[in-house]
Amino acid sequence: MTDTLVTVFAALGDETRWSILTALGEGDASASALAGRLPVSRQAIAKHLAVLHEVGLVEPVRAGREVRYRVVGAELAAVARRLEVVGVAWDRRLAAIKEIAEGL
Amino acid sequence: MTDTLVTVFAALGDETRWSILTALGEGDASASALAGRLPVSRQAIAKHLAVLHEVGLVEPVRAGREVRYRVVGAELAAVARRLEVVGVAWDRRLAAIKEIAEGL
DNA sequence: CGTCAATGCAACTATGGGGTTGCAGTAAGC
DNA sequence: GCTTACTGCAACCCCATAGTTGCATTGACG
Repeated sequence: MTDTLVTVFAALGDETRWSILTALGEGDASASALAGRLPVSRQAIAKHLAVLHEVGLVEPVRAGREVRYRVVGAELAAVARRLEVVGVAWDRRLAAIKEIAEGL
Repeated sequence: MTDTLVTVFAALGDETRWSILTALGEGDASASALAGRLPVSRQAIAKHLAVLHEVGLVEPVRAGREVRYRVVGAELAAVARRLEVVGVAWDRRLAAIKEIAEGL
């Protein structure tokens, strides 16, 4: 269960990839276009896009000779939901311990 | 805004750290105790705990001569909420584009 | 006080991955 | 058809970091 989750987090744990994601958040773009406004080479961006695509955070769309990428917000929301479940479970355990400690 | 978020994801993007977090999810434990049931050395776990502590996912509690760690579910939930906001925003943009494309 | 078990600190290794450059392939447009 | 611009692949560099071992330190407890 958590194996895909970890890879998604690993994908999100990089500044450059967040730059790419937020840039795509303002509109679809190709690797070359992104290379124009980010301080890294096109190939570096292409690698990042491949990583993001593998975890489902981004989707390639062929448009003629260029490949535009679209950000997939639904995937982020899904991850968020799974995260919240885990976090709440941990806090519930803490709350339970607290009650026991207070002799309730 | 996203700078802390990225570091949290970087912290979560590691299998061993997830093992530690899930182990702590079942009950507080010290670095030595965790080293007992995980296939890595105590020092490696200590480093991971330091990382997790820096991003607020875990909290040290001195208990005599040992230091037990408690997982902080609230932090995870907070991250989840921030994530969901971003994801929903991206999807709203997509929905808006779709409406425009459909000439609505 | 002496022993034992736990933590903390430091040096070291090595693998992964972010970044680069270079070149080949491929599709638009004149 | 030729040129141009974008993508794809491959080899390479380098730094961050996950992991190790070794030793010093500190607090419990008989």
